[in-house]
Amino acid sequence: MSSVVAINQRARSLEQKALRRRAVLQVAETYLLEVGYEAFSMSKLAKKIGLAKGTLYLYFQTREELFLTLYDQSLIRWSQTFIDELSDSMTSKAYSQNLFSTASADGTFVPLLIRLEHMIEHNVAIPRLISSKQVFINQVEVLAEVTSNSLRLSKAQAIEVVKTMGVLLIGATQGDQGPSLDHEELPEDVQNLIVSFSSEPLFVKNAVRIIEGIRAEAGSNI
Amino acid sequence: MSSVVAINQRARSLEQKALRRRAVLQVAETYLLEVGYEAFSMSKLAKKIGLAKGTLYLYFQTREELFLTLYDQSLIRWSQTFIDELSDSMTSKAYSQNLFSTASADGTFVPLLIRLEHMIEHNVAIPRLISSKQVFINQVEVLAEVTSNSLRLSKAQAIEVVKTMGVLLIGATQGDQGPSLDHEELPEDVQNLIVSFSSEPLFVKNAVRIIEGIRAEAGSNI
DNA sequence: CTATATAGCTGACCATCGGTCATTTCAATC
DNA sequence: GATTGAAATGACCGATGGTCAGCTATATAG
Repeated sequence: MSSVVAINQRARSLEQKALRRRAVLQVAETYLLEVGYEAFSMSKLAKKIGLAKGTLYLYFQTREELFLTLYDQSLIRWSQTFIDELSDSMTSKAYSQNLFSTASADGTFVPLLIRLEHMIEHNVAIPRLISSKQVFINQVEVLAEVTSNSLRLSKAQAIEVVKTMGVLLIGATQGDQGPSLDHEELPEDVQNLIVSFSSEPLFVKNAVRIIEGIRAEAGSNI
Repeated sequence: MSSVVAINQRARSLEQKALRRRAVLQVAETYLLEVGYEAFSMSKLAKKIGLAKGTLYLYFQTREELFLTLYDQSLIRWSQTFIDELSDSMTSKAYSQNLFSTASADGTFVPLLIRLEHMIEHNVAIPRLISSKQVFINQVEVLAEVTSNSLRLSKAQAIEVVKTMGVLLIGATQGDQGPSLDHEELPEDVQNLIVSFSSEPLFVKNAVRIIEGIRAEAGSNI
């Protein structure tokens, strides 16, 4: 009656199946970290786990549903670590730096976030998509609560901040997603361009501008 | 000696080859508009043009290089229409609305922009990538010039504005890229979420905050 | 006007992908 | 031990992007 499922044993009970599903996700996340989104293949994932490809599709309807699940997990995980680092009455700069560094530190969160809408959400069944959105709504709520304390903003303002930070994070980290040009010989102007799109300062500077903008918009919220 | 290349004729001169390349791009852009990035197939594009697939690869090294070329074109095209709509001494809101509406109106620009770094730039030869970056640098320069007049900002501030608008555009339009849920039965909270991420106001509000933030940062630019 | 050489063009071919499903096999129950 | 139902399998399918030896149109030479 053990709940452990050895790799060659079948998962029969609901509990064992949940366990196997989690094991798949765990290997998938490691593998994703290794090779990145584009090179991620279901066949290779199956081999890595020691299951047949078809078996993966018993646990996830599509490749994208697997990614969506990893995204939901990573959102919750990042959200928690971010909150843990927050304190009451922070400057908007410290808040933003915190947000950026915790998000970057999670190797799964940002890469999946930036592919969410135009890749992952296509090819996922609508009910699954809805449940993911509800996870998101819930996290916004949780984050807004602490943000409100941390930045001394009204709840409505804090919600606005949280939603906008997501948008900015997607835009600002875009530059980190290009091919590595570290050891390439680049003309000086291109070098300078890359430096000027360095994601951390880009995010922080604009996050501060936005937060202070929201703060300045006093009572009326339009 | 006509420079027209009928579809069953061979392009021999440099001029004819350039013409054929342009013809391929033109059909590709229409096709991209029809089916979107993910469904775009090189085989089907070849059929649409009336060429063999292999021939496409004489004109573009990879699928992504074709997309990069379309992106460069669309950036220049959008940039021009945006500039044409600008006037001296605009409010930051009018400026932002203008930027958003012209960018959205170009069906190619935004979809390629948001896929630039994590899809298109991979699988393109480095020298081609560099030339694309230089097109970008050039457009930033041109845009900064008119932005400086239009928003009454210093040149350095205008450059900052232009670069940041790109980042914000990527983030704000993300929500338009999800699957169409128009005719789906969605719970109220999810409905509200989608409305609250409506891209136009999301962009304009934050663009204004950022522009005013930059304006307020007086002389010192850090 | 014909022969030759060049190079634009072709499409069968390749590896690989995500996804399916008839079949096999294991383990809980009788 | 026999039965049975569901978990697991992997050959198979229709695609994809990309290649390349061979074909053929055409500019030029004789």
